[in-house]
Amino acid sequence: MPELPEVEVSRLGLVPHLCGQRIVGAVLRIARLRHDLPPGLTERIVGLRLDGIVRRGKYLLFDCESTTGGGWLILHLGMSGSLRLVTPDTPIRKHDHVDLIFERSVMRLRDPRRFGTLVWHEGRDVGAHPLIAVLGIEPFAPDFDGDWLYAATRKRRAPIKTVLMDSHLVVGIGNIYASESLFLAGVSPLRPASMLSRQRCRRLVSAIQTTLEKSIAAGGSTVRDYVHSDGGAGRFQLSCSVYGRAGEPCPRCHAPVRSLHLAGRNTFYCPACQK
DNA sequence: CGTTACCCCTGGAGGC
DNA sequence: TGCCTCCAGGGGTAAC
Repeated sequence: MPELPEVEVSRLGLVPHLCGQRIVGAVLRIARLRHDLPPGLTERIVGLRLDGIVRRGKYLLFDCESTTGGGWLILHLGMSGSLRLVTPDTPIRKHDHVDLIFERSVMRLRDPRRFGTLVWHEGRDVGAHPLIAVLGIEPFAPDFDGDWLYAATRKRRAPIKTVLMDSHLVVGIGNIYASESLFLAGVSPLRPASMLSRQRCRRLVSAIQTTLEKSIAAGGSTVRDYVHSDGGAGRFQLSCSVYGRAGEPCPRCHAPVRSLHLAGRNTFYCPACQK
């Protein structure tokens, strides 16, 4: 379900409701998601105050007094994870795996496919955690511009779409936004990354940032609903140009949108507009 | 080193 | 109605 915008929208929805509160309990209903849930996690985090929530790529990092003897909860929603704010008497549904109980709120993690992650990092430097240390540049980082992408792709012969989705290079661009950004930039997903000109790299970075910003803004307008509902509101794919639209007319030139598989992932593009 | 196939897991959609 | 196959917004690993 979540790409960077959904994760960011979740973060924006959680921050005003949770930050500043102390953790008073936790319920772990299964032993592991992608990784083992930390043994003894509840005992470790009870009493700690949530000082902030940071997004890094598609990870949410919960700052639990990390600068004064605490640490970080590292959360990834995988393909099917979602977070909701509930009350203590909200019925548990299937796949509701974890509750983090705060003084005045309960944050509930649901993840049917269990590709998500919840681990603990002791101490202040969460960037040193192996899951975080390997991550690439943030798409909104000041350094992430056309020149950066150009330099980073000179030896990459794989299709640009596959390269954009490599989180060791740049984080947060999932399968939907890769297709959407390439469409906006007029770049074929099949083009070998090393064959992009500097000019095209500039256009592509702008398109990535525009696409992500727009979708965060779209979700952001319904932040409260997003985190308080089943996650149905504020979903970006309502306004996709090409993703999921194989056979439909391209919104720019009306040629049929085509789909193909790249590195095992469904890819949508307009053969007429994207070169 | 870069790249791809495959795997983790459940549920929904569509064919028969 | 039921059973089957395929597909899904992520990412790690093994193997080429």
